[in-house]
Amino acid sequence: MVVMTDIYENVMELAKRRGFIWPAAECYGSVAGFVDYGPLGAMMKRKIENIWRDFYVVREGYYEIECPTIGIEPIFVASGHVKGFSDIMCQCPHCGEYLRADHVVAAAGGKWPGGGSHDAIAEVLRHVPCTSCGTKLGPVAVFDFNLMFQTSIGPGSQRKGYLRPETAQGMFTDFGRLLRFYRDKLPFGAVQIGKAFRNEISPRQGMIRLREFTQAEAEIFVHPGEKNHPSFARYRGYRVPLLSCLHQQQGQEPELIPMGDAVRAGIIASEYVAYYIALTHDILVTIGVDPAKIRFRQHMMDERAHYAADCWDAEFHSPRFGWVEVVGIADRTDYDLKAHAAHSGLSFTAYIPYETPLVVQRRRIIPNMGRLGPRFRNRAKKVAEAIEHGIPGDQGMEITLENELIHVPPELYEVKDETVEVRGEEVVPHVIEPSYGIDRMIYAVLEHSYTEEEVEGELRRVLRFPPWVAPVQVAVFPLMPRDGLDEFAHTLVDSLAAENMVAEYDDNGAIGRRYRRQDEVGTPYAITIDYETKDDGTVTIRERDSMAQVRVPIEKVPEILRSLIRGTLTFSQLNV
RNA sequence: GCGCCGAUAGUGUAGUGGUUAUCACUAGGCGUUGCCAACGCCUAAACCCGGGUUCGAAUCCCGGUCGGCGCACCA
Repeated sequence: MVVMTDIYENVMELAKRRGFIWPAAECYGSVAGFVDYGPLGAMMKRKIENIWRDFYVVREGYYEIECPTIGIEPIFVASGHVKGFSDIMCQCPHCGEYLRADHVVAAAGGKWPGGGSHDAIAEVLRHVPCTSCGTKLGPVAVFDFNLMFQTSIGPGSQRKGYLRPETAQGMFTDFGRLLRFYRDKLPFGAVQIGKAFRNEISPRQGMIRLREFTQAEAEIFVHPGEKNHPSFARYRGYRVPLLSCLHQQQGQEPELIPMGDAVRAGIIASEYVAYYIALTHDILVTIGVDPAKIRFRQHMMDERAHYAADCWDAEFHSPRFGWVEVVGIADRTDYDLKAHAAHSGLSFTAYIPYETPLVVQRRRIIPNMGRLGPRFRNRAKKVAEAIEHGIPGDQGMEITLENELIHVPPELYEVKDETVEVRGEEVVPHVIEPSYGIDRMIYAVLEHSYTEEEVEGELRRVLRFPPWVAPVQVAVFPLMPRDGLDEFAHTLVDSLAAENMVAEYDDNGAIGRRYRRQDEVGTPYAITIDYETKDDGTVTIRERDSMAQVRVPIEKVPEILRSLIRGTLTFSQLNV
């Protein structure tokens, strides 16, 4: 094994050179936080997204929706992003450093005028020192910095819009429609894969922190009292490296725990959260993230959003960046739906019928408006409301209205005792949210797939992608570009393409060089047409990882490759 | 965003205030080659952008952009 000096640089150099990832708009000098996916990168991204769809849409049955990337202001006022995503900042007039105003005040031991005006904040700031250069700030400009990109909709800036900072809000705002689509039954889920945007102050670390990135998010709406997943059995015994709050407090290493045990021991809050932790692990391993470099870290209470009942991050390990978050799995409770209900004035509830209707004795007090009106005039309505909630006695009832005690005689209302059947209740569902950063997943796969080894004194670089992730599935080489071998090769490429496989023809240079070119972009199999093909119609299939070869009849190649790429056949099985 | 450092073919690099900017790999073409970056010949390909100093700037200076590191930021 060759020593890899800096895997990040080697991987990114390869990714750039071979058409996976490019800096965006390079001819104009690029902008930090934006990348282009080149031909192979875009292909690979689609494959990873489709694997994600296989898990969430095909298997879980959570349909995919697609909402605009521009959202109007009320959405993000309700979601809290307009407030919570913005920081009040100031710039030190002495050293030019941009500072978070609240941090500066806190560092000086001052009192933060939370909710105060910018002027009030500036007044506090002028007496405290800069956290960067230590000079007393003096008069300083205070401004909001919002991580959301802002735009205006229509001419004349009539309506403020934001580029969505997450795809999740679409599933929340569509809740009512989705509920009807799923025929008013909990649980149900909806997913979305799409772009999200955050105007990071200083994005670095290549693909790890982007200003425009792709998210895959699922929102699963469940009954607040029923957080057992109907298919939990699938993952009950599935073991995942968990780093709980307790593990972190005690400085322990992650521990492989079966999901069933983790829920029973209370490490994970519910079966739902555990189920998606396991499913996430399943997805990450399927796309080619090294299972030895994955862990699930529970958010500590102080880093958790106040409404989150539980929250776990899937992290992968990179020698360059350490542990990097790729997926967040949270029980967001009813926070989002309640917020949208409050701001929109609509109801975000599901009606849950009881198995057996409840028979309830109910006493209703009906004010007699015909008598209340003339007696209380403009206060009649308020008196009526108070009566409805009052306690009637033999001599009428006492109510308090604007600090005034009022006696209401019994003839002003009627008391009705009735028996009612309550058939169900309106509940605000809780939301289980697994949220994936597709770009980070792609980086993890690139880095974990990348290997360098020495073969006969030469450096061999291989991207050991799983066959179902590789952008090119198979390469076809005529041993010599003549004698009809090239004809055989072209025909084979066509029949592979007819089977929906991306097959690349190459007759340029020595055969070994061609194998190496494909190794470098992770093509799992290569077919070579040689002179034996002309005699007996067989070709060789060469496996990327072992470099071993097996001879098979040419007409069986498409079928064999299909099985190899699906994973229903292994290369070693071909030997027998 | 601040500070320090850097930027030369697709990649990795050498080098200089003054002729045609070095080398290797890669890539393309031709020949050769009967399965793992072989060989020969040929070809293509670069001084990050803008301004300044200068007779002359890719080289020196200033600003910007991008990248690295440290700080700050990172729902």
